[in-house]
Amino acid sequence: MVETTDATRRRTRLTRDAVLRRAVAIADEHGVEALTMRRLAEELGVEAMSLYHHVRGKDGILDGALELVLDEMLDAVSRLEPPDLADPRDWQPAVRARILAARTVMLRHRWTPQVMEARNAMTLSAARHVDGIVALMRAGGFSWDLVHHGLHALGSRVHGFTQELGEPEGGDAEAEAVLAQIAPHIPHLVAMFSEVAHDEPGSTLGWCDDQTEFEFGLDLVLDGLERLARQG
Amino acid sequence: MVETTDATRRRTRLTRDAVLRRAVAIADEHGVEALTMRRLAEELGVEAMSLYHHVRGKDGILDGALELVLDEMLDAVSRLEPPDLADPRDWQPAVRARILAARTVMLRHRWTPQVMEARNAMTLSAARHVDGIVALMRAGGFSWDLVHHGLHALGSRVHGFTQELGEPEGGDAEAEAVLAQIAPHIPHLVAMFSEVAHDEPGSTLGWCDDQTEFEFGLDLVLDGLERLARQG
DNA sequence: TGCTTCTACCTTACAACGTAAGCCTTACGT
DNA sequence: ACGTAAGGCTTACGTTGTAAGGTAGAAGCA
Repeated sequence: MVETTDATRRRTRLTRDAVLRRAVAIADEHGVEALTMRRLAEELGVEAMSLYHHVRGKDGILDGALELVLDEMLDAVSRLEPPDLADPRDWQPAVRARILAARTVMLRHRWTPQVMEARNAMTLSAARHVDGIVALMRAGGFSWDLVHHGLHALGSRVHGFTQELGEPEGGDAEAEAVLAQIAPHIPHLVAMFSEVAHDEPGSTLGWCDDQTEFEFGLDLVLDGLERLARQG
Repeated sequence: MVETTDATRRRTRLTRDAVLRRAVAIADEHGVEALTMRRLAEELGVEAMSLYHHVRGKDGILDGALELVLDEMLDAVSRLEPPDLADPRDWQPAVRARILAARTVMLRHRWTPQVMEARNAMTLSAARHVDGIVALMRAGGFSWDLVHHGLHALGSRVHGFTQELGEPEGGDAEAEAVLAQIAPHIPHLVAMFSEVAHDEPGSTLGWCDDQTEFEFGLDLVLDGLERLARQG
């Protein structure tokens, strides 16, 4: 019993940052519902209650994990080369680039929309990200009022996502049966499906390209704002 | 002990519909996190496990409650007087009216966004609602492709909501302290706040009118779609 | 009629969750 | 050297969803 030192000092000390990083990793890989105190502790080689020395509780972990993602977003956005803004219209591609950069981060952490809705966190990084967009809008000649409305119009798009319609997703057999059941009641949707589908190579259903659709909606909003900014 | 008949037959038989209605009521009044099997059962004067004879489980209750709300939405939309659509541009006010009608329903059940995101349900009523919007877009001269992109651009707005930014909400003292902390890092946002705020009568923070902002964003998207439809 | 089967309730029990309370060891300041 | 605090562990509790099985009465059938 002399080697206690070696046996007890089993790993490096736990830190708030390590806890949150692991939390993000778990949510990324197994979904946010798999993120439990016990599992998180276990993956860190520790008991659940030990986490409470570094974090306010489950809510604190959710907030902290979200904060990490938002930091990552701000970081990705900050790496973009600064726009020159010679023309007032240059605000638009600049904002577009920032939002798409934020989106690439969000795509690595698909649980963020869900969590952001449940707890509405106000983070420094998130605020700074929005602040940068506000600055660009101002440089584009927006009135403060238009900036304000514009932010609301963008909504969650500033963070790289939009509430997706629950369109049929995977080739679930049961879901397809349900669709067949209700198809008679939604003739226009069915027409759209059959019309747009056969342009694509793939299957009947998984034909919505998220990125394309996101950019389409984003540009629609940005174009509308640009028009309003120009006409005063 | 002869009056067993009267004492045992304590209420009308339980039904799936009654269960779901009560579920909606609880979520409306106390938030979706207060909706537990035991509480729901208790309010129905019954034991928790009895609910399983009428409903697939907690998930089934969530889905069912959501379905009830979506039915209500379709109902509200259907009550609108049908548009005449003399001019192709008439699609726009018609779609606008439908979406705002859906929104009034959603405002009575504020938990729906959260639940719709967690479980992405595909409901007949939801599909029919969207189907009606598709029909109007077609009447407005939309190509199928534009209809499709347009639906994605509208996103959750078709159901009367948008992912809200976590802007500072109630006059929470702690939140205000946090804001003061980070204010130096977000000069443009602070400027916007101070600029737009003093037009309003109320406090410094609660100055975003949800309905106004929702309609602004909605019209931005609709105007953009209208322009695209006209130019082919 | 009597027997069976089904339905809609109840009872009990369990595993998993977040977390309150408290103990034990280690490290460090004085 | 000793107090003290940090950071780990153990135990335990209340709440959650739900699996398993019991039971009384209605319904079907002989």
